[in-house]
Amino acid sequence: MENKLSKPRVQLDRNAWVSAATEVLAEEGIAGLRVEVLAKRLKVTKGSFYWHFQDRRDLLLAVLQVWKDGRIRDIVKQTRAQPGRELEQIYHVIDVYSTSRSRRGALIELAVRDWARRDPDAAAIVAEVDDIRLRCARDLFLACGVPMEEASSRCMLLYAYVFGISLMIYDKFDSDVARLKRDIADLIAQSASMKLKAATAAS
Amino acid sequence: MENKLSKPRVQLDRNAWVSAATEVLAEEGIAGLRVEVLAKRLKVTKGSFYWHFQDRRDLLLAVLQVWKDGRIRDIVKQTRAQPGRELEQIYHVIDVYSTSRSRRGALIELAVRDWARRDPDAAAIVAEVDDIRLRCARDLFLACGVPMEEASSRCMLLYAYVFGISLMIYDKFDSDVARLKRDIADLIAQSASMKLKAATAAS
DNA sequence: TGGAGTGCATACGGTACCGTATGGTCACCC
DNA sequence: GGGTGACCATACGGTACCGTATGCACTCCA
Repeated sequence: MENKLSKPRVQLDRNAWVSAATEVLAEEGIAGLRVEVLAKRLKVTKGSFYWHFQDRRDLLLAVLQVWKDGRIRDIVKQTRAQPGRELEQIYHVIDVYSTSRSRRGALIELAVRDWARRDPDAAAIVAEVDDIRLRCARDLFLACGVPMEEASSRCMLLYAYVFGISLMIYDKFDSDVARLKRDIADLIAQSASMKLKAATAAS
Repeated sequence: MENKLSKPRVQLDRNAWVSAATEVLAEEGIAGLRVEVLAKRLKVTKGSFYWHFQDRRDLLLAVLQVWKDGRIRDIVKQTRAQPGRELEQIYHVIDVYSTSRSRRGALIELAVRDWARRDPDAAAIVAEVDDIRLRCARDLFLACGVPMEEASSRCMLLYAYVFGISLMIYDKFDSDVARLKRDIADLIAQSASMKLKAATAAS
């Protein structure tokens, strides 16, 4: 039984590496995620790293896996609405991604997607996450009474917007960013097919 | 003179280096844009590079400048509409960015924006380009009779969408991507404030 | 108490870069 | 035809990595 106790300790160490790696990924991007840099940050040498991981790629795949699992967990949590409150939930999803509150999450998101442009493994993970996200968000629109095709369009627009806005630098453009984002959320969420519901929820 | 055939001596200038650098930037990102890699691609050694440029950063700033100038030229060209055809022009702008036709331009766009996340000089260029783009696009909406604040929201949504969509991997989600993109363009472009115009232009 | 395994340090060879120093090779022009 | 400058090759020192080999301390248990 002692053997069983010492085993989760190894797992925790791997997790510590993956956590630190995710942090570096957010700050420096995939290209800045180097073994020796990471080791220095954790105040060990790479001798430790190569004990826990076969090579750099082993770590990268672990980072991808953890990211994927976390995203999927978040998606189901954020798109599970109480019946009748689906529209509120749509606004909540937009808000969670597009506000600066989750700056760190957005940075990781961008880093992973940049990574996916040149790595098939990362691309496969992103494809999986995107598919789940889109389907969950579409279900929310469908529950609001929006027709299938429009629901598809709106949820696609939703996610393209939240990712795209984090790529832009628009400080000089408009002084009232809060109003801007609120209005954009309305454009994405409010369909003619659910005008009544929208009117009540927006006030 | 006997050398003329065997040695088609082509001399490189700064522009040749900047063009090749932009190509590498699109393919490999800013981190993959190395001096020696570039030299190998141009079939010279870095001795040539350091004759034309002071250092790597000198090249990078030149790439940024050329990119900025090209973008601004494109913006004014794409947002200059004949009076009364502004709505068509809005659809054209959406189309130019979001279709796979200009895949190369989108890749450069993403690479520059990824670069801008960690480099203040790149960030300043992106901020400048974004500001011009947003103002030009907003003018199009204003010319369509859309009120100021709604015009701001819609043009911001427009660009966030076109950049964001190029980050996503959505093959599995919907079989009719063409219809999807058309519907999304309608969501972005069509305001209640210009329903009449929209109805005539959409058909 | 002495093996056995765990977790990390140290040292090493190899690669891919950066930037400099220096030399060579043309073209061109008095 | 010798000088001058543009353009590029070669060679070098230095840094930052990767992955491997090996040693060292520490724990756990027979």
